[in-house]
Amino acid sequence: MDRVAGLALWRQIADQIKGDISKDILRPGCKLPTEILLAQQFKVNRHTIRRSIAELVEEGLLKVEQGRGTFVVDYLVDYQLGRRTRFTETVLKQNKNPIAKTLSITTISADRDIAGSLKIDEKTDVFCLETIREIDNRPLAIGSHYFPKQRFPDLIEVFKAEGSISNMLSKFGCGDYERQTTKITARPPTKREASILLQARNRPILVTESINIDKDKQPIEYGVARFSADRVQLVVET
Amino acid sequence: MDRVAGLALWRQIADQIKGDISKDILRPGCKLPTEILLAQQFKVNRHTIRRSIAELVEEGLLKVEQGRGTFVVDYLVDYQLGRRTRFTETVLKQNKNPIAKTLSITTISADRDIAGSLKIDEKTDVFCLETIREIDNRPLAIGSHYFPKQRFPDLIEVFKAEGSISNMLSKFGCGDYERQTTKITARPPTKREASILLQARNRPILVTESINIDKDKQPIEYGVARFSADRVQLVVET
DNA sequence: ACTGATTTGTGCGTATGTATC
DNA sequence: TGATACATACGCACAAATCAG
Repeated sequence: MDRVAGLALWRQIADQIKGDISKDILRPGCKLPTEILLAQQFKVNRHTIRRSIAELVEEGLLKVEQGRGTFVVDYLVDYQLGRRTRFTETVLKQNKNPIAKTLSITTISADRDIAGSLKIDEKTDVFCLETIREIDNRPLAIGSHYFPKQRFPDLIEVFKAEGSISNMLSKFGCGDYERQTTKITARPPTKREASILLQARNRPILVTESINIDKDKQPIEYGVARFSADRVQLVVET
Repeated sequence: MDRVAGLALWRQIADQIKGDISKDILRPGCKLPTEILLAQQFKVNRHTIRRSIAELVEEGLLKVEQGRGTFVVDYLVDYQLGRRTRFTETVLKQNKNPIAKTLSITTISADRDIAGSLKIDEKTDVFCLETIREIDNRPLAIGSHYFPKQRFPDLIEVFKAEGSISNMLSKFGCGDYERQTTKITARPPTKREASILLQARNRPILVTESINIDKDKQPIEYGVARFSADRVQLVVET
């Protein structure tokens, strides 16, 4: 740090932290060292560090949580909930790069929740598609998508050929499916969920249960999505 | 317990627990004794207790959390989010008894969030109304409601006279206010929030930020509500 | 980050009553 | 009557998750 130039110390420090963030040395969501540690590293008083942090908070690059620490702000994605809810479209509009990975495709027997949502009999077969949705290479959500086997008997092949749920449903003539309802709750993540989402066990996840219907109002998909609550904000426009 | 009749032991035990729940001896949200304790009390094997609990979980009366315990399912209120979002109406429809208590009424200077949402200048005065919403005498949510002072100069008097936000807004000629947007996130509660909502620190809260507009599309209220995530489910019908 | 105590989850083996063929 | 299958109940041991310190 240069203690003579016309540039305030705190501003130089702020610029350096800002540089570390843009150079990805400090990644979104990372915890900064404590103010006391930073003060030692930069050989300045803690108040000087606090002035730098205050500046970057004001700029929206850092966030401070009393008793926990100072963090690089994580990607906050607005996830729009509406009739036409499409992950990829929503994310692209925010100039971010969405990716959906497939974890598994299985056939299971419908439990009460699934059967009730899809309006089929309990214990009939449904396909379960597990996906991970990522934005700029950071996991955002885990999705479980249930489809009635009776209606989509060759779903697995079509999905593998098409590569995405939207495209697959188009092939089945349901390109114009709509979101009927979304139920939203929050809870702590399981160990598996936390490890997939790369998040702490004590940070909550947002859970949405949704039903998608075709143009004849028939339910074609029941989906449960588990979002990292620190990285997403659900938005309802009414 | 009668060990001779044609009725299985586990079923008799399940019925007794069910009775305790309906007689309010076991209240919603309460933790049951551990399986081992119940086994001792009923003088049966732990497996027998487990069979009873499994039955009541199936019936939706209990929920089990590994490592934590078995609980009487708590009130799960569906909170509908739409153009006309009104707490009292929503709750009455579900045959429950809503109460709104006022914690405080203060005047503060608008920060960036508040000013941006209400489309007023930063640092102009706003009224802040803090409320607690209860259902059947259990706290459900803490609300912070911000109103521009310029538009509602005598808000405090009118609110005290009317007793509710809806009625107050009616007096101001805004009875037909509508919900424009709702943003939903989740996070752990602060100590204060946990104590007001009577919930554990490690259970998350749902946070909604909403903007209400009058018939001329002017924002008249910016509200932040913090719901106990274990007791509410937000529902979006599209 | 680790520890020990608590609590539920799971699997094994055994025994007995009850219904059916 | 006997054979078989199934539901019920008990005992023990360990795995996995939670929680407080």
